[in-house]
Amino acid sequence: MQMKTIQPVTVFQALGDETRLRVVRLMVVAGDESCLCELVDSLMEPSYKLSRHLKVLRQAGVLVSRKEGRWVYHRLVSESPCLELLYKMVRALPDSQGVYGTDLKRFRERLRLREGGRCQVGVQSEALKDEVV
Amino acid sequence: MQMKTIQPVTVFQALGDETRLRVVRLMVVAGDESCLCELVDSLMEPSYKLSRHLKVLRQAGVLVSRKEGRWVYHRLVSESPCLELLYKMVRALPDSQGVYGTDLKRFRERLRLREGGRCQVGVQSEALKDEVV
DNA sequence: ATGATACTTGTACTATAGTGCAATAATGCA
DNA sequence: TGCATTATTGCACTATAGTACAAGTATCAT
Repeated sequence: MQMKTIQPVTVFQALGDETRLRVVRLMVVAGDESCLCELVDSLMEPSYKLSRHLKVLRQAGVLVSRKEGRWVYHRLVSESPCLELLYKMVRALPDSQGVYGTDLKRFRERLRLREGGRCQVGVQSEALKDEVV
Repeated sequence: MQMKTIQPVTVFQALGDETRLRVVRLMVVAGDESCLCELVDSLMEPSYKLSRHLKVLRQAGVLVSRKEGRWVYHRLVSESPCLELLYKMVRALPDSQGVYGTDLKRFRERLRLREGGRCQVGVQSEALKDEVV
């Protein structure tokens, strides 16, 4: 599932979306892996949307995903000098609207719900729970 | 014409195109400014196409343009720590297809046509000259 | 087995980006 | 002034990306 060589254009395209950049920034700064529901609660975006964006990041080789039970944990790929430089740049990006800061704050709070370092719950934000009525 | 704050997403979008990345890579590695016709001869792409791509890079705040007679010289913006990190990453990108290398080679040859450090001629590649018949 | 939970994806829709041709500035030279 | 040269842009066309809803898959608990 790993890419042989990174495709520079694809990587930049992957970062060229507000939602995806929020994900990458969050993971760069937090330095932790995350499952989908934690990202949903951190970014306050619907799961189907984030799931698609995570797929784009994965296909670009920026992210790898690991399934553990019902949860899928995502983390940044850190085996490439180029990507490391990219993350360094992402970490240095200004947070003019405070969005990245808010995402991080919510993420850190959400991490407190883990038990034994593992996520045990689903989406907490009422408005974003899949209303399977 | 300078941007107050850089818009991260816009910058990544600007780099997320093959042609524009070739331009940026060329300028990062060559470390020189360039006019449109020099870029046309280096990348072997039509001038109207490159002109549009240069505009995108300019609007993203990655590039500034300076008019001098009939020529317009373009150079990378280097007043931002973020952009410097980005250039460092671009410089480290693999050149798997050898495209960047070929662009650079042609660019260096093209620079020899300058006199007094200034471009004095237009597009040299016959196939790309605007056929104003 | 049944149902709940965590996540993914088929489909349809809309908006935007990239391209090529042709026309249009803008500048300098004879 | 007229014309060649350097560069930009209006327009039409096509392809692709992002979104939302709803349906689907995979896993676990009871």
